[in-house]
Amino acid sequence: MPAVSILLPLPLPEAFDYVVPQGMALNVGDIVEAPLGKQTRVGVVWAVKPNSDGSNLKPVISKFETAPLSKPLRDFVDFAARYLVVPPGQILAMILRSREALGDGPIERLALATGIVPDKPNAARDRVLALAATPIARAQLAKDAGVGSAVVSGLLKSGALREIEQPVDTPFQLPDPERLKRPLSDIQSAAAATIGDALQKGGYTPFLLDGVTGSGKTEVYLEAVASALKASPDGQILVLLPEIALSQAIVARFEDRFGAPPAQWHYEIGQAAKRRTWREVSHGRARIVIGARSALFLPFAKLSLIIVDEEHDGSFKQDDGLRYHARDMAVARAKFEGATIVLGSATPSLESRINADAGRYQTLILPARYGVALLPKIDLIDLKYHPPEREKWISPVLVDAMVDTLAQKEQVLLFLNRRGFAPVVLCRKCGHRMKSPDTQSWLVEHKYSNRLVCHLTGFSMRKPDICPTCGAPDGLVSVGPGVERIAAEVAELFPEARTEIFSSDTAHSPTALRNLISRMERGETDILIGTQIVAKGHNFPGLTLVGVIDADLGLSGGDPRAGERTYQMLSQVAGRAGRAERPGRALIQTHYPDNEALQALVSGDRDAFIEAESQGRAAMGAPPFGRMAALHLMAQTDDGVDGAAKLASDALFAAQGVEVWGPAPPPIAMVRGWRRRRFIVQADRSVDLSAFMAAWRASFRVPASVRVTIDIEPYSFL
DNA sequence: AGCACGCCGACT
DNA sequence: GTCGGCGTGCTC
Repeated sequence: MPAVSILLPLPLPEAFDYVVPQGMALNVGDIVEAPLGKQTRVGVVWAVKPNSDGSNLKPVISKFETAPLSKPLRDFVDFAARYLVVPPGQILAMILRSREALGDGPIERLALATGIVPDKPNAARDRVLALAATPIARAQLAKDAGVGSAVVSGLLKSGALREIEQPVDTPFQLPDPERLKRPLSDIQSAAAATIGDALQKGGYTPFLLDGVTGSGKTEVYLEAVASALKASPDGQILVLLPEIALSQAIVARFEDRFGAPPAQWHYEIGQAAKRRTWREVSHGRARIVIGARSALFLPFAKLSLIIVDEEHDGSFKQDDGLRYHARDMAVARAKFEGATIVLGSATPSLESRINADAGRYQTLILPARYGVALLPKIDLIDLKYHPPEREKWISPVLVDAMVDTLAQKEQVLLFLNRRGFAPVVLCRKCGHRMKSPDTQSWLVEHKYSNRLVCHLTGFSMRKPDICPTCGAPDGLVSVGPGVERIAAEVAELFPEARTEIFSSDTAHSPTALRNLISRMERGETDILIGTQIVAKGHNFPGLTLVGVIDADLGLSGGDPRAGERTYQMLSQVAGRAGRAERPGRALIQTHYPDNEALQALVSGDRDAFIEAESQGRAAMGAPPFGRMAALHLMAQTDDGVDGAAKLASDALFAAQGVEVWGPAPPPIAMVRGWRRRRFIVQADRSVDLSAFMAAWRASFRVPASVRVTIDIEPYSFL
């Protein structure tokens, strides 16, 4: 009797073998049910072993009549498991997330006119039969025709209507590549045509689409998608976006362009919609899918094009559960699928740039269109020479600029990437700092709610009147600025100005966000004080001055991408100022005016920054010039985590081109009672770092109470 | 991931 | 004397 290896969506080390029961034909990729201990689980046939004995194995229970997982997808699962150093079943679990998509799914019964004329025709019956020319639900039919359900039942009985069964999950409308074409610029057309050629030829072809804001990247995406639709009658297209919440506008543009809404995949669409998308994708019937990073794991029947928009965006890196970078995984998947992939960004990541420079990606550049705002004039304010007053944060130079701008009836944006009033509350008598009980991170004071808040866990408490350590009354002082404190300072300086705070605290709901933005757009706000949420994509026509309160946040620490992130954030924020007809200005307060990222901002020379940043990282062997990985340990007690760290440390072995740092407690040393320790591993590009991490992980055993996770190419160093 | 087995504390 | 806590190990 033949046997099969079945991969189960569980963290098991390998696929398990089962015997194929008489009369069941199984192929690689088939989705089946198999017994595991006392339970039955859904799994996927990973290998067929026709010559195996199999008599000592349990039998497969059943086979689902759904589309099998394609070979490129199975290869991708094996690759991702090996690369991310997780059991393959954990990757499969990502793919089988929508279990209800398997099997037959819900069915609804519809009535349809058969053409048989009833014995006693009348007006009511005629109306019903006319409406039932196309299939329609019985209740709906009676309601629409304005008759009781008895009329419908009668017609069904007489044979004038018949019942048909249809899956509730209706197919997605087919997109029409010829609908609503818009004229493109020559450069846009050329870029789209280059991508179109690659699609026509087929095979893995990666592109980096480097286009500044306003250069019309989306039009190029749309034409590339149109090319993909035309190049292959069954090819599917995946569009990955970083923040789906911000992208309903993009979904609408796809619908306009192709006359059909694309399939969507993200956590907000709900179970039923997910089931429908999963099923339609697996049968190859959903042609265009727009989704967040996890859409990468959808079971496409034939994927011909992947677009990763805003490829530099950090939210593509998932940091809980399975740790993966959706952009990097998308490139890998495109390789296995033999698909074209377009990584698009106004500020491409250094990773992608280096890949492009090395010839691994083909670069397409979209320059700014005529009349579209360029970066405003940017100047630094050296806080050493122009310090604010004591307990104040806005330099006199910035205050003067604000006065001028407000006098012109124009708007000001002050940027500070810190929520709340003050980032630290400490006792001036004993030095005690108010810390979060879970994370030991500082509690941030929020004046409006008069509470101390942990920004990591959401823990909050009333601000105590006396110091909890020494009991000194009035000893607690607020140190450092948050947006609320800047707002207070602005209110003192400009009592007449209409001022608003834009942070996740004030834009807590979509409506609140919408209102805030439209007040700013209509010029009903004079001074907007915002955290990084202002950096994303809003255009305010009356905004001509951007002030950055503290450019130095995030310029230190062990994060190799800190400089790049700061540069990107500041250039995005600065880019909010000014339009073509009204030039804008950005003033950046800093203690480090010589910093290369800041200098590059001032000179407007993006390439100079890239060059300096590349050299710096190359010298350090940091990504993308070297490889990096982290090994995290978590336990409920200090002894537990330190003991595990010792075990891991003792098991370490020397390897050519590999350096290991640690164990050390990360900046957030405790999360909800879990003590954390971390090793950082740096390796030459030539090293198979995944293999090293897997070998290391296999060489020590820790108690089950300790959690060990491996992060390949970590992005977060908290 | 579930689920059972197993060895130590407070209950009818 | 049991019921049940969750630490450890196994599932083809």
